[in-house]
Amino acid sequence: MPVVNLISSCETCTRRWNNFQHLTKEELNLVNENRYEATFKPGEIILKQGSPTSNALFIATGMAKTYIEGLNGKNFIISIALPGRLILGPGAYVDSRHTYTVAAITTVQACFINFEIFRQIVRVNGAFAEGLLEDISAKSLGSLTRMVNLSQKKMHGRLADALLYFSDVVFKNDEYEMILSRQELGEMTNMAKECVVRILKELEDSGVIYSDSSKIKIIDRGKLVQISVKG
Amino acid sequence: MPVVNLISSCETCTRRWNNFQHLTKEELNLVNENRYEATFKPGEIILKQGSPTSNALFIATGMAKTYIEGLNGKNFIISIALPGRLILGPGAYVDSRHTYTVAAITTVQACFINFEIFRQIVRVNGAFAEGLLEDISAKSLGSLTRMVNLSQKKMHGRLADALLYFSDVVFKNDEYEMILSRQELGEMTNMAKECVVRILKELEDSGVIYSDSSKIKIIDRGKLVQISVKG
DNA sequence: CCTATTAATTGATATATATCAACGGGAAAT
DNA sequence: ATTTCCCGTTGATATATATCAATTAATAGG
Repeated sequence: MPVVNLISSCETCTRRWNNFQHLTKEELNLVNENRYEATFKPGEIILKQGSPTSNALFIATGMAKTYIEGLNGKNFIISIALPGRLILGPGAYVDSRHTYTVAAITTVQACFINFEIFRQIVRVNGAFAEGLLEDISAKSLGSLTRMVNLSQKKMHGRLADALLYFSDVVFKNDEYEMILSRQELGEMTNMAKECVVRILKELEDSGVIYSDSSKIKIIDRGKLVQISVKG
Repeated sequence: MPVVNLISSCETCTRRWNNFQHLTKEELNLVNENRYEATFKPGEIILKQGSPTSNALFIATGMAKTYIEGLNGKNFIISIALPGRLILGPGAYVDSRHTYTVAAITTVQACFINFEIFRQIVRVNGAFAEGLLEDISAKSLGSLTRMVNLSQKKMHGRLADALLYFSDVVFKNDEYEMILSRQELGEMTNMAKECVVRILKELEDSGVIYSDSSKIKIIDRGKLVQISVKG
């Protein structure tokens, strides 16, 4: 069976990375000729931590989780990978290895772009390089902020941060389907799954959110933000 | 009193950033003409978190600590700033603000380089841009690794990590002066200062290190690494 | 050199958080 | 329809770690 590309070309792609706007027509063509698509079912691994960074990844449709496989088989969820965002760990420019694993949560249409081509364009196109620097810097800043938050906030604050992340970044809505299990929510906030359950319940009992197993609704955003900020 | 530059020029500077090797003679001259030096006494702030990133910083001699001023006045020490390394937080390419504060620990001879000039050279010199990408990526990878370690290791492992950092990165020696106070060591490992004291003592009692207030000597490196890895 | 502060240390206690064990429900497989 | 298994949930308990209070050691200013 031939591989069918669902996206006809980068030029017309509506979900392409913003930074591609800095490419010349020739460069964009080069990218387009060195990409391939693949579809992943929920749970399937798209990129594996430690494997060579042969490609940069973009998601055309669907959602994935990115996570570091840490000590004693414990995972640490970094982020939810979304359409339009570059998914490329810092290892690409350090040890040429993927820094984290990316696994599909929903069905995912993925677009892989040859990293050597990508890197070559970075070398010759200053504006594109600067866009990449901005992207990597934003992620790095996010890691630092997150590290401080994880260290200095107590469980309530950390969980509030996660709930706000889903609302503000992932779904851009105060009401959403919680696509992570309680276990995974714990892997994101450094909490045991039982604690996630208990604190979600507390937040519901105090009228801050509505929560059933799969749905979250932020009822009192002000209070949730306050819990997030106060730690 | 005229400002006296202790370093006559970037071209002959023995402690300059490796990545400057990718600059042309003209670019290096441009950098040299847009830098200035200053001397800081122990405790003085060299760069303040939140202030505009008008300059990239290098340290010619001495050591500084870089830290984020977090919640409730609690600091989080990111790293020890050393000669020859670029000191530029990710905020430079995100919100044009310094991400962390840098404060002198010893007397520090600092070299500031105009960030706009720096940025302009990044745009036109691909090899230099790639060097910067590698530098920022290495720091980002370090943050991610550290975040996982802080989250998943217990106090013994975290403190072992810090002791090995000083030995492997800062002093490149198994014996060194501990330039941070117990309080600061806690700000680096996310521990209360009392716990730092207790665990240092435990490590000494079990023959892993020698420690007096100001000196640390790693006696059984194998065991210390094991404590670090086991968490 | 002496005094005022700050840092290090110690023991006792409080708190946050993880772990354990048990149970119920729903989804998927047979 | 029935079984299996994983997830969510709950309560009880264990553990790691922070905080508090008090004392001693070290350091800097006068």
